[in-house]
Amino acid sequence: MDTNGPDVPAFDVMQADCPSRVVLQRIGDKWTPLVFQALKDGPRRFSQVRAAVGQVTPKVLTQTLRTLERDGLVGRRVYAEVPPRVEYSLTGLGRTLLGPLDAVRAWAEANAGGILQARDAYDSRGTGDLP
Amino acid sequence: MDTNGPDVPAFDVMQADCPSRVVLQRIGDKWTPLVFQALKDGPRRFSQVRAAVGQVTPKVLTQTLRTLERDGLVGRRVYAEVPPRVEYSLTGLGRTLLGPLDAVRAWAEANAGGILQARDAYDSRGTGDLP
DNA sequence: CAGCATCCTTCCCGATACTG
DNA sequence: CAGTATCGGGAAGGATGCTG
Repeated sequence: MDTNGPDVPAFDVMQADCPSRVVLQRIGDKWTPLVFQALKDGPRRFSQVRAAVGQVTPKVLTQTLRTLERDGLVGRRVYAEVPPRVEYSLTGLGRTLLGPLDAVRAWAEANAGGILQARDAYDSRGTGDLP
Repeated sequence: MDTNGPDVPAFDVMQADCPSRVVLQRIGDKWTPLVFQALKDGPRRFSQVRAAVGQVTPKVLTQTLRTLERDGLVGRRVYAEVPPRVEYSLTGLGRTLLGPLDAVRAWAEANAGGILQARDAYDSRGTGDLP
């Protein structure tokens, strides 16, 4: 029998219009991976996230968090206090992305040096040694 | 003794100017992950890569491949033939990125549906149920 | 504190046409 | 076949100022 029905579309990144590509877009977003790092140990307030990821403007950080919230990766909790407090946290879905994300992060940190060297080598080819 | 000297900078993605961030940029590039998929089974010609990744213009594909070549992730081999033949392949460094990349790809394909659902839920909140 | 509004710049990417 | 040259649009991201 057919256990996966017609409503399990079998996403394929190689297909131009495949929704799975949005994930790559997210990861490529300038601040998304940093936000995940900031939230990986539990809920954090807006300002805490901001402090953790560096000098991102409030506008852009809000955009980033809203997008992640819409995608179901980040939860947003507002406390009716004054001064206002808003906490962000990874959802269950969001936490499952931590693994792949960390693999990429680890690779990046381990191999950034190699990339830099490759660039130097590439850029020095064809520079200066021809009359 | 100190096996890793002071010239192993211990890259950290959380640092604003850290070179490891370029890796995230690459993955976020529209065509880079697709190029990796196209090259994962061995060398491919320019036209083969182009056919595999979909409708990318020659200019953009060249840009992408040049960047990857400069970063030491992709090799480029020109054969002195007519008509000309150029083959691209992953370097050793490039192949080590296949793992992390595939983790992300697998997650994306597995969870694109969940993201789509989350979006529907998010977008339908606050639409239609208020007078 | 946690945003929103507005303006502006930069960069990615695509369409089209041409070449060794 | 495998590119290069040129033009242009649109989206991401940043600067600044204001608000519940």
